[in-house]
Amino acid sequence: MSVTIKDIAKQAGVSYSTVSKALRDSPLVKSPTKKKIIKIAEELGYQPNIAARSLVQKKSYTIGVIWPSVKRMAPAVLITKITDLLEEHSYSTLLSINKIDSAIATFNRFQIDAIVVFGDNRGTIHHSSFKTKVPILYYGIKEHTLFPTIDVNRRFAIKMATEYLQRIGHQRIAYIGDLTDEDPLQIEKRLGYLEAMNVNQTENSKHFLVPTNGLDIHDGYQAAKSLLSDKQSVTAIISGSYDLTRGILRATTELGLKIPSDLSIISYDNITLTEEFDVQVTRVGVPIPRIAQKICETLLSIIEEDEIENSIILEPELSSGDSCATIKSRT
Amino acid sequence: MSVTIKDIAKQAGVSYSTVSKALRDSPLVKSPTKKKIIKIAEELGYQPNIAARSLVQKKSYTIGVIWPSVKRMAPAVLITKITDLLEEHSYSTLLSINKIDSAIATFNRFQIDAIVVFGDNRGTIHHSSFKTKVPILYYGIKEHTLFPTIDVNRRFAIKMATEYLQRIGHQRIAYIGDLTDEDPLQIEKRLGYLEAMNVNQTENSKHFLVPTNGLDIHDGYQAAKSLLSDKQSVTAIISGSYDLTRGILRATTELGLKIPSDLSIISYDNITLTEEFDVQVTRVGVPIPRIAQKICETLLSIIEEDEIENSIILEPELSSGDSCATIKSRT
DNA sequence: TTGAAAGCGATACCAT
DNA sequence: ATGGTATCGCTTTCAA
Repeated sequence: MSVTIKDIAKQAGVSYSTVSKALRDSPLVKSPTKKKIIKIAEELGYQPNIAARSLVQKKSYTIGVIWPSVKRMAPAVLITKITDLLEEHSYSTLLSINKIDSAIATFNRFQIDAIVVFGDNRGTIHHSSFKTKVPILYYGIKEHTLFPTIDVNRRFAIKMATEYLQRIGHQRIAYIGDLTDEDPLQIEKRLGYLEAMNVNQTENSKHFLVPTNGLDIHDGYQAAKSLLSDKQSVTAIISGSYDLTRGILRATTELGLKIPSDLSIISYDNITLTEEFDVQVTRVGVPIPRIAQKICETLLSIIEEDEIENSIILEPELSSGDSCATIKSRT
Repeated sequence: MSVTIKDIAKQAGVSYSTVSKALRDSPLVKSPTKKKIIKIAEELGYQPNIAARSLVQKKSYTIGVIWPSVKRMAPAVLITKITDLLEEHSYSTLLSINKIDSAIATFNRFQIDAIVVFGDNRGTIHHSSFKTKVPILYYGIKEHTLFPTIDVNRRFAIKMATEYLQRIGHQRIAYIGDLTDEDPLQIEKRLGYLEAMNVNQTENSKHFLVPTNGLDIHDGYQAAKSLLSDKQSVTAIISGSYDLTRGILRATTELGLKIPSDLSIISYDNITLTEEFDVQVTRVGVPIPRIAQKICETLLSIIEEDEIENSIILEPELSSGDSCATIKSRT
């Protein structure tokens, strides 16, 4: 049997309602009393019972994160960040990797205050799944008008990268990425590339869309290998993901290419990982901390029942790095 | 405001204690009454309030899974499986990817019934972290005598694979895997290989320990590429992980090697994924369903306060596949 | 400033 | 077979 406020009250010689107030740092309790109570609570290893609290408050101070597509580890970093931020606002985070329906059911029973869904982006989610009164925030491409969505502007990210390379003199720019039409995320990125290439068309410019079989390191390696052994050499590569970039770099190393003197590289990732490349690669995308920050803010607003925008798009930025050189520095 | 048993009671014209019984399918309620109540509950979209229930029962029917090392997606499949099995026993599962200490703190406040920790296997966990009365089950290499552990016998798995290859005539058998001394899991596997190779030593046999830089597909690809282009060719390869195997197969395809006529392959994985190889690869390890099953059983026993073994080691098995051939079939 | 008491939603025991 | 009621741990009025 664990320690309750009554045990503390007995020890401290006060009523248990005083203990409750003291522990919640209420101004209605005198400082010395408060201190005494907090000390005893610590000694006894008191842990508040969330069940009891949420029963009376009708709030659990907990938000649920649904992440059904664990396969891609991309969001892991983001989720960790979100957890940290919410903790600063004294909210707990619960995670579920179940299907959305069953996850929502579980969360419902725990009287969760709000839910964040990490969109799957392949295949649709049935509207019927979202039978709940708990507010939901969706992270991913907007598919429903039912609840607010946060997403990042992938198309503009890649466009931005392409235009940057053009600005520093590149004309033969390749895009390495998943070119199948299954994943809307990947389609967006490709479109960003094409838009920039078509607008700033010159006689020398040509599209180099290099397809991969997936988004693994090895896919980037193979794509780069085949692209770079081709005679019509490119002067710059835009990579569709962090992992692809890692593969591309392995390929360039193997081929003895120097970055950025032989080849410029920009990597897409709003999913920066701690691991380091050999060179500090120039990246484009929305930084994780900003996404996390926005998600938390929105979440808290939703809980407070403030008005929030129904669709929030975060705009990317180009990070500094040393994997890009102006075309003049080359022959 | 959500629906409570009192609302149902009013609608049905019975007392709310009867509703409670009916909803829990108690034999103390007559069938027609029960049916009526259940029907009304459904119509009203009743969701039981876990907080209230666990408050009185001192049980939450929820188990917490701590998985701090999200980086490796290996356990994802296992966790999903465990979740499913527990659901069959009407237990919910909550997941945390936070550090163990903070995860335990959260779980504690939710009055969770038991915790499973997925061991990190790199670096130690501080004993002090485990300040909790909630029973803990540890999955990974045993480091503590404080709480029960479940693990798989990796060493014997690889030994088994090696001996099998020897039995069907192979002498030049390579092991491709992470050969650094950081990860105890990987060390175990290597030892299994060495044990078998040393015991069944012949004049022709020789160790082929091929190191990789990690456990990604590309690592397997590179290792296989360098091994197989060597003149002292091997007749069989044992792969240290599923992803390595995928890379090895890409390498053999590229080199035009036929499996199993040119080369036999056995892959270690207790982490079988749904994705298919080109060939049906022979695998060794403890099948995921068996691990999940054992973890759930043990968990439920712990909750029932039954006596359980302090250390459970699951023994591997060799799956059938068509990536191995006897050495006689080759020149 | 502190204490007493009501009540959150569900369960379980004791009466009918 | 059904109803009444105490109870779980805590927050929150309302009194003192």
